[in-house]
Amino acid sequence: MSKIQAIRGMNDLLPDQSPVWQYFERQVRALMGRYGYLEIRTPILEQTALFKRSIGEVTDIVEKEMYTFEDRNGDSLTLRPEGTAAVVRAAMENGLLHNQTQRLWYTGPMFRHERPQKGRYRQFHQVGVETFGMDGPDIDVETILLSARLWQQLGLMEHVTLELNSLGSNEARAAYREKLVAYFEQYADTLDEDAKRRLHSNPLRILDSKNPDMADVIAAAPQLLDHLDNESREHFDKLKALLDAAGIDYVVNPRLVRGLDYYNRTVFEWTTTALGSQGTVCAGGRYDGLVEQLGGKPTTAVGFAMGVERLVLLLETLELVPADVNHTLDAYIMAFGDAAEREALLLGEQLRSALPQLRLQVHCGGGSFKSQVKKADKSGATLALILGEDELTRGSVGLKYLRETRDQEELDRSALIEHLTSHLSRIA
RNA sequence: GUGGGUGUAGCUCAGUGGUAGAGCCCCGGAUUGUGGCUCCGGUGGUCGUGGGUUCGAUCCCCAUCAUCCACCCCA
Repeated sequence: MSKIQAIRGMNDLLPDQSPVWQYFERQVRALMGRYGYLEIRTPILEQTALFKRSIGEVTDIVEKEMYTFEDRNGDSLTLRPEGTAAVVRAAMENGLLHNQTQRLWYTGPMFRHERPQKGRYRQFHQVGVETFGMDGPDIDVETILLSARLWQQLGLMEHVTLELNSLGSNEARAAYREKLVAYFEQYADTLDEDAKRRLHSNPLRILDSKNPDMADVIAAAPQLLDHLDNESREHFDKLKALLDAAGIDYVVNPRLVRGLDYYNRTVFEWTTTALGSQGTVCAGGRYDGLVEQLGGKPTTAVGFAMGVERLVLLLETLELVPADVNHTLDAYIMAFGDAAEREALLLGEQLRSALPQLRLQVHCGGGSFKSQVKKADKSGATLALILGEDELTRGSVGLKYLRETRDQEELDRSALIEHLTSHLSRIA
């Protein structure tokens, strides 16, 4: 019989990894609270049409990366490949966008059928922020400041770079697009296969090409930033001025284009050179047309998403994970013999009731005294509580200090809680 | 989707055309109820899977799956 294994590109988060993730998630949660952003949770499955309409029919994500299938009713469903579309759908559907502004955040798994590699998986996790109803550059800057504060908290600030661009209005971009296509058509013979394919589907992406043979043609191509409409130009200038005032360094990258169709005006990416080819760690921008495109009233919006796997990987690569994220134990109860094992379980419950902050594990499964001491040591506990036949008859508990040179003690059970309380405050 | 690398013990990896080893981990002992260090012993493998070549394949060939890296794309 063949082994059943996990789906390709979908990973188990194992116990030795979960403390880092929890550390990251704690930081994110606290951060969102400090900026007054509220969490929203949406289903992992949506109607396929939602993503086709929002992300764009001719994007790679929709064309070849979605997990789409029919349910038992014959409806076409899709595992969400990103978070924004679902948040917009949920916000519209529940009236969150009616004459009000929103600052929302979310986290959860996303699904894209790509070839897995470092920092890229078929099930991956994002933390994202979406804001609605605010059209000035101030909210663009706020989301950037929020992400920057996260990097600061995590110690990543000096390892990431903010890249910035403006896509202008849809009209200005359409005009520019025509100009660009016309330009590239002049050099059709120098375009590679990818570029030819994109020439009419997504010509802006050609600017992103790493093909050195096209470098000259691309460098001389008309620039999007030279074709912005006046309002977008002004928006972008104010945005940069605000970032300057806030002391946030950035690089204007005129070739920065998002892979999703719904963006306009501001787009940005936080990138790192420490992760190989998956250098984008957080990306987003403004998407003023999306709500309307999905059937809502015109509502401006700006948001971003970050890749949790990539950030965790970055923290580990740069050795920025605090040593104390591994949640260990304060105490470990050893028990020797049937009667003591029974007592140990009960004592454990008693102590947890009396001392909610106590992290305590009761040994289960028997074993020699020696092996239990070994387990106590490995558990990371600072204190071993010993319940053997001797202690049982005397109504006492043995105390063995595992992390300090201090003689073993025997304590009356009635004095245990008080002793543990002082032990905890001493260790902390 | 394309290209390349790698699949041998729970983990990290040696190895040979005659069906396998180390270190770590785990278990036991030296130390009748006392961990970390040391020493001794032990458990554990359909050598990814399927086919082919061969007297014989873990090793050679093909396929397949998985994994890693890069392209592409993206968070």
